[in-house]
Amino acid sequence: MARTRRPRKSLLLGRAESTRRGPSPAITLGALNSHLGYFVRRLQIWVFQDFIRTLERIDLSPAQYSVLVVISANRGLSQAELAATLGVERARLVRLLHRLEGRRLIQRLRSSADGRRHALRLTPQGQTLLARAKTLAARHEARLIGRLRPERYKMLLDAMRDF
Amino acid sequence: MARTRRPRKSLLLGRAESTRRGPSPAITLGALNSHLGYFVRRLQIWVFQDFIRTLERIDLSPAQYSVLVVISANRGLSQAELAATLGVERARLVRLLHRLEGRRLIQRLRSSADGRRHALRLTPQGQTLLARAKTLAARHEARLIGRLRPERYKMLLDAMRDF
DNA sequence: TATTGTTATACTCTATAACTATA
DNA sequence: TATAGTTATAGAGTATAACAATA
Repeated sequence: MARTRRPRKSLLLGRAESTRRGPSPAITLGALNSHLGYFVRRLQIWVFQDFIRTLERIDLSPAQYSVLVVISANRGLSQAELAATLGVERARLVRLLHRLEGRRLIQRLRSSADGRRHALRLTPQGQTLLARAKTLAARHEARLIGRLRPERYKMLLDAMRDF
Repeated sequence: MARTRRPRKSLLLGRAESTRRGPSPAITLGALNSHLGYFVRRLQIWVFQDFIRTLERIDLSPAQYSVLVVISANRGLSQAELAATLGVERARLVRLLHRLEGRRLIQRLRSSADGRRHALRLTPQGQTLLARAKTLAARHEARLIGRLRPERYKMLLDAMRDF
């Protein structure tokens, strides 16, 4: 089992110059330096790389983690609600949930009130794995705080959260 | 021509609750709320959506824009250097550059000093299109400043840039 | 008719391996 | 042998359309 998942390495918009080795010709990012999106993307890739590696040992992707978290916090919600909350296509959720169900982490129960809906919930194994994932995720978050410096971390979190 | 490119809509980690319509069952994001990565991703998607729409009218993706920008700022650089700077695989650059070359926006010149390398540069058409793209990009950036509020925009940019 | 879950298709992006031609 | 550019493949993510069952 334990599907081989590999961390993402690339940035759509560009990468930190520090990655270039040696003195070399010193390539510049040009106009990319005046795009907030470039830096947001860079930070996002960096954070996700660490998060992917963090959850790798329990064979969970960030997407799977977020699915478990939202199901756990909203026991019995439907696939359409989950899709809307996570911003993924209903169609994509199908395979995602299928795999989690195959690993006995979640259950899909036909709703008695509305025969079209599946009520989603974690199995006991799912709850156990999510608890483990949250412990790992907390360590990841602590790592971020250390690397970004606590003041900057807090500033970024406050600014983005309240946006 | 004008390939149909569609804006990305989904968020790996989740979406703003505000997206949910009506009072409804009020689904919560649970533990996602304590992850900086979740908010960074959310902001990144939001910024990129606007950027993608911005460049759509000149049939340019963010990746293509960043390629043109870096070539423009580093005339004559090699594909390997470009790949390292942008953090994309050398392999992926091939097709990307092939398309830009097909549209006569860039040129690949065999290096006389080292027969293995291709020296990259913009064609006059490429320079013209990039100039147009930069104008559009500046409007996009102005939109971000307005939506995020100038103080927050500056704070975020400073914090991420100097990280 | 509209919605839920599902299947299918097409395209993008990522990771990797292997090939060629040069060095 | 190492590097630059290339080709090919496999997997994940995204956008879309269409279908059956249910409302």
